[in-house]
Amino acid sequence: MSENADFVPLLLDWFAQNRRDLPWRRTYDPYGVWVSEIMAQQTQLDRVAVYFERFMARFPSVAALASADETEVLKAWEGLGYYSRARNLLAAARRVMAEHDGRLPADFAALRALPGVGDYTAGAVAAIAHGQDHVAVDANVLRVLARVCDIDAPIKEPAGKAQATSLARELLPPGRARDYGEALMEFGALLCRPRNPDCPACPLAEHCAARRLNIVADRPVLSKSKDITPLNVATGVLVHAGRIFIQKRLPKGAWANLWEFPGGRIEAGETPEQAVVREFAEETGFATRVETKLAVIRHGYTTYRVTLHCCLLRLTDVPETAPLPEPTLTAAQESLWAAPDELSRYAFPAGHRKLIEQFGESLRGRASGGWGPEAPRPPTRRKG
DNA sequence: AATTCGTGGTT
DNA sequence: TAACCAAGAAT
Repeated sequence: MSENADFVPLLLDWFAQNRRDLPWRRTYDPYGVWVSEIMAQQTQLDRVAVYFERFMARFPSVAALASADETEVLKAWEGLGYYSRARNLLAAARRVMAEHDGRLPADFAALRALPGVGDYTAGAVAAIAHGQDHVAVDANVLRVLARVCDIDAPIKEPAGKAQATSLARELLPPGRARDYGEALMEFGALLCRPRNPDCPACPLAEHCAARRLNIVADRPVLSKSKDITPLNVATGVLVHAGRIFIQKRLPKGAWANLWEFPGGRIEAGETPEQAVVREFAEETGFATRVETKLAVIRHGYTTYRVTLHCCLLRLTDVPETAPLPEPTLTAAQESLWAAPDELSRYAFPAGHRKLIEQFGESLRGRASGGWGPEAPRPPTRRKG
């Protein structure tokens, strides 16, 4: 362990030279640090910055956030993923108003008790916002310590995490928790990267056990990866009397409380057109037919790789002048018929948002009744 | 302990 | 391109 004893000053020097200029590093006000840490979970910082600035402009304080509608908070989160983070952040803000007089607590245990705040985030806020001697062990820290200190347990499993966390605490220079925590993470993100770490430029090279043993490629030890299931899904954009049918998803599960176009899995032996008509009937009670196929959108998420077949639907045997019908919802908590321009107000999953962006013009045209059978085609973009 | 929960960038 | 992965938390 002695070879690790004094790499921390070198790490702090490196950070002083390579620290990125990020918006929440301007004042380190606790609310901003908290928001940034929630946004940063499982998300790369460069992608967070834009969302952060927009979020802070709209919800500049705990009080402003606490008094907001969830719909608006989810809209601000649209595209970031893991939407329970946004719902928990709002719930936590309301609890801070009720229980902490509107000021984010500084105490680790009080932070840790807020919804959406785990060990990492509580430590990060305590250290980065308040300068308390706590560690924030994220995936960067796990990787850096696995290499520098040669941790041979699978680093994402409890034993590996425990070793890394213990080391991180031992190495923490008292009074410098903010710089130390940010430095470990920044170092992992910029230099000691997962794939191609820049060992030749590494200021810790002489202290790195993995490098000395020539096993950098074997650290950290990874767990078995899980296979990704391909999934075919059909979704329908139902247009009637100038409006588009959307529904608000249930309050639990994937994309909770976000809006969507109804649809679902394409079963074996089904065409996308058959599936979307069936799903629409199951979820809304509406009898529909496919007018055109709008797009095939591919998007992946952690355990699935989805191919989304998007169809434009019309009500069957209902004249365009008939009033907007009421659905019988089975897979949603609420629904509405939106004017095309209103779709931008609601938070949609990324795949559905892509659909709206690609076909917004076409949908506007169709909704206003001005389109014949040959609607404008999207630019077909095929590689190779 | 193992799953679930998104999305986009990188290699 | 397919696989991997990111300033994790909740269940």
